[in-house]
Amino acid sequence: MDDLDRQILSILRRDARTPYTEIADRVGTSEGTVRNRVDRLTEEGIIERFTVTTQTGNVKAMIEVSVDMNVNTSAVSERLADWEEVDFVWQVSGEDDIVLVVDCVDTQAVNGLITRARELNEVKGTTTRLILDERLG
Amino acid sequence: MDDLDRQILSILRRDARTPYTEIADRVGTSEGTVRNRVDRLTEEGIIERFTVTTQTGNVKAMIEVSVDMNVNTSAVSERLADWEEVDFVWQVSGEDDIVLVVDCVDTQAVNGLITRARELNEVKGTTTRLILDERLG
DNA sequence: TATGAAAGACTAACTAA
DNA sequence: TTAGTTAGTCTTTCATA
Repeated sequence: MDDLDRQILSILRRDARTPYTEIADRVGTSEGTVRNRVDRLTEEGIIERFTVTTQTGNVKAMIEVSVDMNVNTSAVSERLADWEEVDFVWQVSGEDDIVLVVDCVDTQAVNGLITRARELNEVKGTTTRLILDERLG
Repeated sequence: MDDLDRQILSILRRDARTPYTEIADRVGTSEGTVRNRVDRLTEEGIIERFTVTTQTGNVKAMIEVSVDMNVNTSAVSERLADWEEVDFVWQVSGEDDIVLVVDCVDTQAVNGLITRARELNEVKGTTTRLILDERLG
């Protein structure tokens, strides 16, 4: 991870469709170098995924899920990540154990997810915050 | 936004580099239709951005920032979004007003961000949670 | 929806450090 | 041995009908 990698990543974060040739021009190297480095960054897992950020619905929310002690948090996370409408599942330090970031068509759909989460045996409770505005870094 | 749109988005979310021809095959339509729809979704703002998710450092964290009443939260958010290492800035409902999602090389760098946030006049306080594990939906 | 032209990405052979 | 370059080829995208 050197400065060239960081420059490439910063361009890809803004627009992952930027052609290698254009990235190469902007950072002052060749197309092949950019490609090799993107490949390497992907293999190393520094680039996790090429994706799209969406606003499919009108409501995004953070759902904080607290789980019982002695529960396999990773297993629960994995199941939650499979749910439609879930963008991220984070295991976090602090009071609650899991944070879901979701993107739903409406508040009712958010509510559906919360209900589903609460129905899991491992889940003690949830706290939800609506994301009123999002800015990408 | 119909079911075909949703299928296309779900493929792009997993891998935004999937060729239109392959998407077309998988959803049972033509390349041109996929292209037109992706264009439309992008114009409508449903696709916000083609991007990469990264793990540039070892530490991701959620920094919850509470701001003073009577503060222009949007203006603060905008400034925070410009900081290096910041992936998302959310204005949220609930107790704290802004949530930063950051990706840093180490805990010290996280700490640097927290310090910087606390130095802003508008900021009353912060709470930080380390993201110990992330799964993409 | 089909087709050809243009743009972009990939392969592989080569060079330099 | 590793990183970078380049030319040629193949794939994808895009515009047009």
